[in-house]
Amino acid sequence: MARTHQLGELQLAIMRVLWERGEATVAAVHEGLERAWRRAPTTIATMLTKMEKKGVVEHRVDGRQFVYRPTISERDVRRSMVSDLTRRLFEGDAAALVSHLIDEKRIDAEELAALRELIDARESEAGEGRED
Amino acid sequence: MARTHQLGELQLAIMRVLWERGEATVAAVHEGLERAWRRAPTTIATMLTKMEKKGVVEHRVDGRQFVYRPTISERDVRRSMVSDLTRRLFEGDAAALVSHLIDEKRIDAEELAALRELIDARESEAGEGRED
DNA sequence: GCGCGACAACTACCGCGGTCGTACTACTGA
DNA sequence: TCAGTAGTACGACCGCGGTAGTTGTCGCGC
Repeated sequence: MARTHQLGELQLAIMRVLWERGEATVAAVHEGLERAWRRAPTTIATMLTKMEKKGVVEHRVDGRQFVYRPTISERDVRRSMVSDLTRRLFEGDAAALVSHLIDEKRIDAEELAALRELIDARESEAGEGRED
Repeated sequence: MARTHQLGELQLAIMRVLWERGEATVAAVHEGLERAWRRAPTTIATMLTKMEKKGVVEHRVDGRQFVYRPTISERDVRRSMVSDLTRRLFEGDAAALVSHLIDEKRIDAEELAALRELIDARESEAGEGRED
């Protein structure tokens, strides 16, 4: 299995349905997609096949239907894709990415405060039990 | 001109050379790429042609050579690509992306401190001259 | 004046995300 | 039994990033 999971937009939309529901048939995925993402049902089926070959979903058979479920978590995908972007745009420097976000004012005052608390928490925690 | 600029890895490598030098011939770009990115010179030429069609570079003619220069800044690209990723993975919530990064421990203690200063600076600045 | 080298242009491919139409198949209800 | 239907399998195609070989052309040095 590939260590890194880069997914396209439709693939992500499909994964979101799967993460939400745990598992779903092709029809259920199709139904579960927001209107904006509705495609021909065969498109969804094709994507799921491709995604299974890629290893990000798997299926079991239930009567005549395939029931798909994700093999990777949303967190896995975020990790992969964020770290890929960080590598590509910031030479792997995650702090530079954060600094970019703050500079770009994509984060409002309230969120800033919440983030500082997150930093505080992380810092104090770093003082004691170091793992990993 | 497209509002958003998604670039592939080779394209980014080429842009980096261009940003560094201001402008460069195909040969110079090829020469300027790190060993890991060295491809056939025609590959670079092809990419530059495609990139020009896309509007991220333009060229002038100098004798028999084309001299390319970027039409967008590294910051533009970062903005586009980061906000695209934020939209795709975090429903556009930039703070959620930062929180993800902190959670994933991709940021060490020293960087954390630096970030808190950035937050402080941004917060105090937000108090007065609000623009945008 | 002519050939050669430097360049750009053009053409061709591969893989992959995305998008479907069509073919096939197996169940099901009349 | 047989047609209709529900559902997957398969193949086609587009656009784009990436990769490069081949062709055409222009100018320079001999």
